[in-house]
Amino acid sequence: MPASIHAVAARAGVSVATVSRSLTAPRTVRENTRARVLVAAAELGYEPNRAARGLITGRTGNIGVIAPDLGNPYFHAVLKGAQARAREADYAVFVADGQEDAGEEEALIRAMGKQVDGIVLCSSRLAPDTLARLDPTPTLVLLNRRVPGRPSVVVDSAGGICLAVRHLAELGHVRCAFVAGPRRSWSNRERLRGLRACTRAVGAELVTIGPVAPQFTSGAAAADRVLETGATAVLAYNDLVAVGVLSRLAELGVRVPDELSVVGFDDIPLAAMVTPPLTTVAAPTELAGRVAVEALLDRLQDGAAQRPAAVQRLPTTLVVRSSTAAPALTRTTTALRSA
Amino acid sequence: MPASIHAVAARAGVSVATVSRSLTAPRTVRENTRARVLVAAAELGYEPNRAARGLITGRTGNIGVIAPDLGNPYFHAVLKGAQARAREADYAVFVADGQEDAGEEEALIRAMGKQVDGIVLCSSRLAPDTLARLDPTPTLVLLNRRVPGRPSVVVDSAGGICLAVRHLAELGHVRCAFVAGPRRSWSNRERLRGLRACTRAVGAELVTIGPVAPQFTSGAAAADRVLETGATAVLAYNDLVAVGVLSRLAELGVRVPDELSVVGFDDIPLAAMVTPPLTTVAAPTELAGRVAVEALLDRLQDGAAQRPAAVQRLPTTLVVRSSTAAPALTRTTTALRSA
DNA sequence: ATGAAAGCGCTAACAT
DNA sequence: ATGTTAGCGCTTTCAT
Repeated sequence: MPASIHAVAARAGVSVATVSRSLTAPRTVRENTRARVLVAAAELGYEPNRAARGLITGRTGNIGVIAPDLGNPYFHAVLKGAQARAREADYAVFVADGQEDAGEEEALIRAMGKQVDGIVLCSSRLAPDTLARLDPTPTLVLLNRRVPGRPSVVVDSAGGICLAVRHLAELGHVRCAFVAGPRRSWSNRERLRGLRACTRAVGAELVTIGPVAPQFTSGAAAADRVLETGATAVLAYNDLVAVGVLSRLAELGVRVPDELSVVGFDDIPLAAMVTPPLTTVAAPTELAGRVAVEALLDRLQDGAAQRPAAVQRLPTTLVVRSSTAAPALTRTTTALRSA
Repeated sequence: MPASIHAVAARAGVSVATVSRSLTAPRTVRENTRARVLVAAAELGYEPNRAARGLITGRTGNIGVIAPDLGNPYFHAVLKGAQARAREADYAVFVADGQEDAGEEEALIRAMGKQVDGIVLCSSRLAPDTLARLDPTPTLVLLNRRVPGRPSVVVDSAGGICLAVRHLAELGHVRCAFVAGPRRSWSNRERLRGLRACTRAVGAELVTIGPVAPQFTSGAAAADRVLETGATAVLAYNDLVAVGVLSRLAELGVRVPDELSVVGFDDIPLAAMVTPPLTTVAAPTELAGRVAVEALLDRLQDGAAQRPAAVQRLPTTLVVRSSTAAPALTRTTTALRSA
């Protein structure tokens, strides 16, 4: 039986109201009495009952994180960052798995909504208008998604992929393939946009394949089609797809990077574990989780509803490992011959 | 402003008590009135306020899952399974990250304890006696850990690794290396135990290396030492370590499985993504998460405290992929020569 | 600056 | 079978 506010009040020789104030509005109580209260609370190991507090304040002290698939490694770092930031602010974190399904996701938001003050919605599968007309409570922060009127934090996909294209161009690649992600994915559209602009700028050719599901198996299946394009380098929607490509290429005996350069996106831990280690665009994933929670916390302040919903764009960097190199001479020769 | 129980009562023309009973103890109310209440509730979109309910019942409707490291892939499937089962029972799931630190883990249990009815503690880093003397509330279920008096669910490590040893023996390996995990890990001790018994049974030699941290980099670092042992096959504490070994071997130009067979443990998704795909002992990870929550739910029933704390052992299977094969002729020749 | 008292929304005795 | 009522532990007026 944990100590209640009454026990603390009795021990400190004050009323319960004073105890409450000492904890939630320190300035409204005399330094001296507050100290007495704090001592009593500490001695009793008192912790305010959150349910009781929430009943009055209407706040739960919880936030939720919803991902389309808890099995996706991209999400793990996000969760880690979110969890860390939430804990600093003394918030607890609920997680749930939308199972890649818009209906389930919406149900989850409703169910979870009762028990949290706000939700970080990662790579939502919801349609824009559904997203736009969801209840104002709980407060929503979108990750890697932009919807008018909703605060969100996104990773600079277009800029990141441009870094990769320039890297490839410098190595001498003039024909690149892109294995596209889900058509309805905001991130995918951004990457494609960056890709088009940047390949044009460096004078390289771009051929796209897909869309495919953002998974290992999709990458493996796409590899053959990549080969058919005659591209000397391939960029994948994300690392999972890139690793799938890598795996299939190994099976086919196509050497990476000698015969084909491969670039991923995200820089999940897996990227460094495969052979050859993957060159990839690093998204600050854990930071993204932190920033999203930060934005949520900010949004939870009184009067935040007036302020416009901000969009925060996080920078990406290129991590060059061993899956990219200059195009093979044989390919170059072929190209010259056909010219 | 969501509808309260009073609104529902008014609309259905009954008292709040009847509404409460209709929802929590259907049999105690007449079929007819209950139907009226349910209709009224539905029309108002009424959902009981959990905080208010919890204030009385002393239950939160939440459960917690604590892992040593949210970044460890093993844990993701566990979380997924746990989350799914919890949702079925209308429980919400809190997650937290112990940061591989016993002190942090204990603090987390205390902090989280106030807001959940029970906690699934995954691969706890806590000392046995700390674990044994923790408060009875919240209810704890241990995953991959056994402590007297605490319910737990474990994976059959010893049996699983024995499957792997037999597989290796059948291929003709007579000298195997084991890259051991953390000395204080219960799973590691189990694997070692199974390994000793089983290598003896099949007449193979065993040389152990480590202990090492259960991570990719540790595996990479251990690879050189594995080579020195002259073993023709290596079993790793888990897949992460095995993949590290694989990576370093590729760097060294040692061909797998031709020159060295490699076996992992867990069968995380990564195992199927590397080249060559990893032969590994598959632990039913997602199931483990489900079963742990199941056990927790069971433990939460009234009167469960009387029943003895059960230990559930989940079976493991061997997944043969392409990282194992018969020892190379050259090695065999060497062995014969020295005989 | 502090205390008394009124609830927040709900469940569980206790009545009827 | 249903209604009345007393809190659960806390915050927040409103007094003092």
